[in-house]
Amino acid sequence: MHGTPPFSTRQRILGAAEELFAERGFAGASLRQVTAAANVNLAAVNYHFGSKDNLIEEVFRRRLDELSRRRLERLAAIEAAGTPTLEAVLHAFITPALELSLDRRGGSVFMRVLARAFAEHNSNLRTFLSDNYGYVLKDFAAAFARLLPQLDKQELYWRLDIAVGALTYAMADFGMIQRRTGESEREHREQTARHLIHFTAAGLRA
Amino acid sequence: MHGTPPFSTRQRILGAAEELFAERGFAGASLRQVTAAANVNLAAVNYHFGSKDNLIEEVFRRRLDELSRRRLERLAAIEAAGTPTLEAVLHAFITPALELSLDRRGGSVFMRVLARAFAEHNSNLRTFLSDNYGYVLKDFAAAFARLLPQLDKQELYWRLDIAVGALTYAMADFGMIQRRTGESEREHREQTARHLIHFTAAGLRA
DNA sequence: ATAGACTTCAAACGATTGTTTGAAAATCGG
DNA sequence: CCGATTTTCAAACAATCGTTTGAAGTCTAT
Repeated sequence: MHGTPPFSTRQRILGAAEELFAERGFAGASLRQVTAAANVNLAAVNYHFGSKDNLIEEVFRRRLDELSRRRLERLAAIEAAGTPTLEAVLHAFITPALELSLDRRGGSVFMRVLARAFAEHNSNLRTFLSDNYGYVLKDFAAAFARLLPQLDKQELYWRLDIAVGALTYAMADFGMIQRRTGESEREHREQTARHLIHFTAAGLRA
Repeated sequence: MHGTPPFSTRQRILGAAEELFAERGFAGASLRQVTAAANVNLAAVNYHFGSKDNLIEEVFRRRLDELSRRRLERLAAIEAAGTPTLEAVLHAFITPALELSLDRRGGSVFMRVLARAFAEHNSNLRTFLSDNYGYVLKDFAAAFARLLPQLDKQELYWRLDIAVGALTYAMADFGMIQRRTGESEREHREQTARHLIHFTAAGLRA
């Protein structure tokens, strides 16, 4: 009667969890809500992921592996091309996130989930992210250091910290600015990226 | 035997709720954890506040009423003094939050709670904040508009949106920068404010 | 001192939480 | 086709959730 669903149980759980975590938070979204949205049995979460905490980590892993790869690819391309600018490096960092949020196969809300991870003071989650994806920020920090040699280490870290905040907040769509009527999702995201790069580059250079 | 506690049941609930909401989120902190930390009976929350949702709103109201008042006071003082600068207006916005987070009578974690409110896509909470405290942002936006006449409305709103993100993120201490050993909490907060003003002013002017 | 209002308390309410169980169903390799 | 493995399922687990109850305690004002 019914054909095989286009996505595996695992994938559907991850997709539903991502959306509900973005909307209601990690504690706010229950496994029953997740499995209902994914159209799978409640026990499937513990069968495939072991626990809710593991599911949360897997939601991050699924997106961040590729996101990190793409960011570093673009960064390497810029460095290889010769003359990197602040704007180009920021572009390398932001564009993969922008593409992810436009991906039709889901991912449009993942940046919101990521921003929630910052809001959670949860140290387990933070060390998980830092241990597994900290090297990306490290590489970008090195690139910025080369472009801003007049700043000492302390000063650079302060500015990067603030820049990450601005990027996180804006990419998660936490702000008050709404998509204008008649403006496509893509256009809106590109506007966000454009303003973000302009603002952040000025702040880093100041 | 025991003396009267220095704070009323109401105040102790608000204080404990503030800390636990900052640490675990609104859904993550239970009323049993809150009342245990406040050393009051479980039923006291519903007696004094009616419901958990009302408690959450009251946690905001307690701080935001005074925070908003102080921000607008400082803004008015700057405008009255004659020649406002971008840095001065940012200072007027940030300093009251800085003072709040240094207040010995609690409040040191309220900015984290406030940042959580942004992460919550919860529309009830957002309309509550917008309805009750939106006029503060409106007044500041007008001040910025006067200082940045070369920017059209669209462009200004984009930049203010990004600026609010940077401020929210940094004042909530979401970043990776930790207080240095030997540095007092006050010194750390003042450093944060100083870098924040410098960065944001440049981004707004860019 | 006593009536009346306000506050606190232990206990319980039904609902929901993450997780586990063991059997049914589906899938796969030979 | 069959035995073995993997996956799904309904049901139940103890624990915790926000909220309500009615009695006990505390306070104030006459």
